[in-house]
Amino acid sequence: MTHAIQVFAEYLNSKDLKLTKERRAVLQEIFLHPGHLEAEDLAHNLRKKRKRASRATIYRTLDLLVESGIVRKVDLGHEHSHYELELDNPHHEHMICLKCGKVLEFSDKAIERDLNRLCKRSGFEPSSHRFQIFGYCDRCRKAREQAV
Amino acid sequence: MTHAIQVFAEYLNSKDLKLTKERRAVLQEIFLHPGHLEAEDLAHNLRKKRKRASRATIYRTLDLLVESGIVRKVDLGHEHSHYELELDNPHHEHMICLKCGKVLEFSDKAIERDLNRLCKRSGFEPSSHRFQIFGYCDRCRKAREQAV
DNA sequence: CTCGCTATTGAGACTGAATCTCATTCTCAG
DNA sequence: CTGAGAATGAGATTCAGTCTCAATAGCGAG
Repeated sequence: MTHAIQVFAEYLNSKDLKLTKERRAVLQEIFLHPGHLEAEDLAHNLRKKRKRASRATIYRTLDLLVESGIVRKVDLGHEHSHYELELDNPHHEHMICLKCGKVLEFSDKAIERDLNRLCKRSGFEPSSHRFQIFGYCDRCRKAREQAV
Repeated sequence: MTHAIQVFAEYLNSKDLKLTKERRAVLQEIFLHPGHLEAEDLAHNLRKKRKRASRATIYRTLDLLVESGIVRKVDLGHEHSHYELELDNPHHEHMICLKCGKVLEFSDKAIERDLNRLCKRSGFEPSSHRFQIFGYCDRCRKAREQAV
């Protein structure tokens, strides 16, 4: 957390931007709820603590956090974006449970190798990728099997 | 095309729905522009031919086409959905050029195997997945390299 | 401390994709 | 031909996200 604030402060400074109380509050809130959170939740949580920040500010701050490499924007197949910490959290893919919404993270060297091989074959220069698997987590799968 | 209309008619029939001229026009238009099209383009193309269909009808028809397995809804990283033919077009992944928007399709047995192995390991039962690689296609990559 | 410059904020308007409402129109089996 | 249910289109609505702009805050210079 302290590290993140430092990184953020440095990034802002390098752009002649300021670490305001709103920006600090957003970052703090992200650390309090690790996992995959959405902008609207952030707004709601901050409001509960009397640390209001307008939607505009929250989205603007999230953009800054993404630019500074502290937070990653992820697509979990919903209509809106989710955000997860990027610091000390290497790139990975997601398995998303269609029943309970649980998100499992995974990463795999073999897949990365395949990806590079395929790109090379097509002369495509990859710069980012995302991979999502939708299905049923262990718990929900068992519940379904019992129901049958 | 004839095959697709037949499949669609059968699907509609099984649900006590009708193959109207609007629905037929949408399907026809999809065949005229193979590739990855968006709802708004469809509307625009139909309008040019005096075969107007309201947005509501287009979206409703696309849903029906997806349900009947004729069309597939795909995510190419834009804010809106794209659609591609599913008949005679097996599942595949997409490489999307960030410069020109070109979409390359690929599929790979090895990735599918890895996917299943990873799911098994987590007790996750996969039902669908998607994999997108963003980067630069051959042509745009070369243009970039020259520019440097 | 004051001035002045730039960055910041929040309220609310706006956008774009997609969905919904509902009155009107169409379809087709009987 | 008729009526019930399906289909349609115009426009309202939703929802995430962005933009505008007037008011405010922060800060260095004098």
